[in-house]
Amino acid sequence: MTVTGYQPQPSTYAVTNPEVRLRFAPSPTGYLHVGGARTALFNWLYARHLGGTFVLRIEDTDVARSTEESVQAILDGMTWLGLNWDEGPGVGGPYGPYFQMQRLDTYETAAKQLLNSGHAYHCFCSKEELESMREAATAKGEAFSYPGRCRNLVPDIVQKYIDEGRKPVIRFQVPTTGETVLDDLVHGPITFRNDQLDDFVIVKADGVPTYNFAVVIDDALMKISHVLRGDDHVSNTPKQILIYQALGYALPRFGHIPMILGSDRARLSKRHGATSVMAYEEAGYLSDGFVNYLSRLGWGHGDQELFTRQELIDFFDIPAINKTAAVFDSVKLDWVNSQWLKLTPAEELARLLRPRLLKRGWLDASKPDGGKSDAWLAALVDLTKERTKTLEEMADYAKFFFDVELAYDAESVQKFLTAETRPILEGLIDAFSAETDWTAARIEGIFKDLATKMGLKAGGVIQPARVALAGSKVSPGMYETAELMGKELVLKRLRHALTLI
RNA sequence: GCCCCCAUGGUCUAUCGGUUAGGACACCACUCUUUCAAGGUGGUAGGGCGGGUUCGACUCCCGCUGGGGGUACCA
Repeated sequence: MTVTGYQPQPSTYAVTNPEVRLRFAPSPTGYLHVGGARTALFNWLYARHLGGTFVLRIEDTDVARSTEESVQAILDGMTWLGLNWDEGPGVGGPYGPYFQMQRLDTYETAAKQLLNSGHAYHCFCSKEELESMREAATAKGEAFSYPGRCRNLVPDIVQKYIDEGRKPVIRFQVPTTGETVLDDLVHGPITFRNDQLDDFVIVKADGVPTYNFAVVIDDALMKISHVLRGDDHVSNTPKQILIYQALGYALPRFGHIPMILGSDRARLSKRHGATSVMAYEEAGYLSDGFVNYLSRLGWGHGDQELFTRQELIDFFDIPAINKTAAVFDSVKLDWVNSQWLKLTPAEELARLLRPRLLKRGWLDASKPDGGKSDAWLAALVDLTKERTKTLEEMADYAKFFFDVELAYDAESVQKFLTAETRPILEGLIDAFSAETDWTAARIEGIFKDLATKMGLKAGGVIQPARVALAGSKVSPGMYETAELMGKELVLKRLRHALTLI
């Protein structure tokens, strides 16, 4: 599997601590999801915090489910999040290749070593046999574990079976006594009895290594110093430690971070809404905002809620990682994102908003700038960013600033576009038509003069105008709104409003 | 079933034996106001239960309960 479309972004983070190496090792069986993104983020943050190296490795040993599109989707997600990698797809590195399916010879060598040292053995039990044994055990209410039937096959028999064309798996021979201790960075020591562990498969019948095997070989050979991964891997870790020991590899430090749950406290899944990171990009969340929110799931720094990337890097530390699973709260995400909408320069937001407006057909596609300058868009952003939570909301909200057909809110029309307000709209049309200095200040003057003349409060004039211009009772400040809409569109809308009365 | 992890308001969290248990989101009220927001002020709401240890437990220990994870030739 290779990547074609990815343009690597050079890391701007200097490696000052070469001993520190962290990695994110997703399996390309789907898009980058929220949980994976948080794991990637924590690894990235810790690597950057320590001045270490961040490695991206693709674990594509599930041949049936892995796809190139998924690889690309993961790289896209990582790139959007700004989690650049120092080694991995597109950038290479001294310990490559970084796709497991390109490292099969490495695993084969390690498997042979284990076979020779008596730590592993060939197993000829078929999947079907195992399955029926498992079912029988379950039916009797007993726990199934591999009985070790092939453990003591003599070499001659093994050779005979292989010569017959039977395809064995290779199992790791787990010690039947003693215990294996995982000294976890976030949980502290966790002890597992070895006799609770099955003789698990390390190489499948097709010669492809299983996760528990490949991950150890790669982490060891890639000199990974810290393995930060989800809590769901805790029970895999003793198996992996046993492999490290059998191969004589030094152990990395393990840290298991809490899982992210849905609102019902079940593992986050599709039915909880979007789980793909890129779906959040599409929905108009800011990379900074999303990363900020993700960082606070299972980690905290005092009372602080908002963090820049640099602050995250500076403050991130293992002791501050929580042990408890966190519920993904899209409402809080919205708040964090709305804060980032305010923190992000308008020019930057304008750049991100432009394609969304273009997609809606609200920009003039025949003109290179869509008929709206960057400055105009930045001004639009300034008027809307405190009223919306995402870029998509902002784009939708801004519709009436464009010369497109509006869906007028019936209730607003009924209340504010009436025979009584007709003179107001007409007065506005007259005054605006004569106005050559189209500024918010002048527009305010016109509104105030008209209100005085008609014996109304400013609001009495503004609300009908708002409905006429925006199509509803809701808009940013009337004067700034009218200014940004431009005289031509304002007059057009006012005249159209007269027809709605 | 067995193994493992976890336990502060609805949610994210602070606290690392002595606090009126702090902050944030959400919610409610008030305020500001040309609408809507944003902002400001105030408020509702929390240590699962039972035992210990201690002068003193949210904090340490044990049990229970509850939640989560694992138990694949998936990762």
